[in-house]
Amino acid sequence: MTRRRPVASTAKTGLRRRAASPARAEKLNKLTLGQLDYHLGYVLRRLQIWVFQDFIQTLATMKVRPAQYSVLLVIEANPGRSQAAIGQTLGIERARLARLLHELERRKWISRRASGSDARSHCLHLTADGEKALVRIKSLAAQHEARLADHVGAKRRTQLMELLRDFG
Amino acid sequence: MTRRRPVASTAKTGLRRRAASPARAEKLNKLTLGQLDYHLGYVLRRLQIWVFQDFIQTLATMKVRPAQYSVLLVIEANPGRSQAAIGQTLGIERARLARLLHELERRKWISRRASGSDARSHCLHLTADGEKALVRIKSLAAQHEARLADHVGAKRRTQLMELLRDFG
DNA sequence: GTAGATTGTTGTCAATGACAACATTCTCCC
DNA sequence: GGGAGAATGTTGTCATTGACAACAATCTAC
Repeated sequence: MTRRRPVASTAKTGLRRRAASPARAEKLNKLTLGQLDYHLGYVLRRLQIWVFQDFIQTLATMKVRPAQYSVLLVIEANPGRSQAAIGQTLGIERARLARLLHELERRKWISRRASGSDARSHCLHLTADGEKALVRIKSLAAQHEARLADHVGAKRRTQLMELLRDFG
Repeated sequence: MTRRRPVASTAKTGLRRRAASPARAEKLNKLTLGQLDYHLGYVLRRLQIWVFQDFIQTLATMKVRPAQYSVLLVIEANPGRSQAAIGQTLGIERARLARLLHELERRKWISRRASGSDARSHCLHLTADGEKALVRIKSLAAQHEARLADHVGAKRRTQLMELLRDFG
């Protein structure tokens, strides 16, 4: 459907919106959020989007996504565990984790050894390459975390961590 | 690629994992998050996922998604504004907002009137149906918010709101 | 030893975010 | 008055993500 709309009489009124120079427009168009900023979920999500975007951008050189990073850290902290255990810990669904690990294996950052105790499951480990890569990745992640602290304020960041860490 | 893996000697060791009764398994498989819970982004995201899932489930009867809800609230609080203004306020991209509004219009919850001052843009308003629906929607959203307060604790919820509201 | 659960894999679908292209219209500047 | 360039809304496409179903292999429980 193409746009067909009556021609507006442009000289109708003097209340025309102001000139839209690129910087000016942003300010003039700011609207009220209404009841939205009484919803914790909304403000939570806005910050979370900021965090993810900065994280993705910061780790773009290593081409590591947040989910991949979390998996690498959990494997490092719990070597030899199964996909089911990792997925359960991180809340990542089986199917998605299988594909995610396939990619990490393709990059030779992790290995899947056969488990001696359960022939269905794989034991996950970081490879030497994976450990080396993770050093650089952690360094970038630290840069991101510093930028985040700068964005929200160091004190506020600490308070948020304390409030959020231990109730899941 | 199908699975082909060496047959495991099942009697190899006594260290076999315990029986996996559905409740038991969840506890036994809990792993360490490693350095992950020093990342604000991670704990933030976990809570945000909880919030969204509860929201979506609570508003399933009205078939309203979080983004749709936010748009309805902002239109209510700022009637007659353009799509560009709404999108800018909520951080929703032009293309996505156009399709989202198309759906809300199909349900007769919003109307797009031609703007007298700018023939390119539409003035967005809630319809009578939209306002009626929004009453029910807000009631469900309040239920969700109460459940959220119960989940994180009323005091913690307040503290989080204060920390998150005013720095974007 | 069999019934039912678990593990990992693949396929598919819907929602989302991002980007490009486009017609229409506006603003700016000469 | 008349472009040049920007803004608005629309559509198309692509990649990512989450969710679910089906499947073979294997394990647990009885």
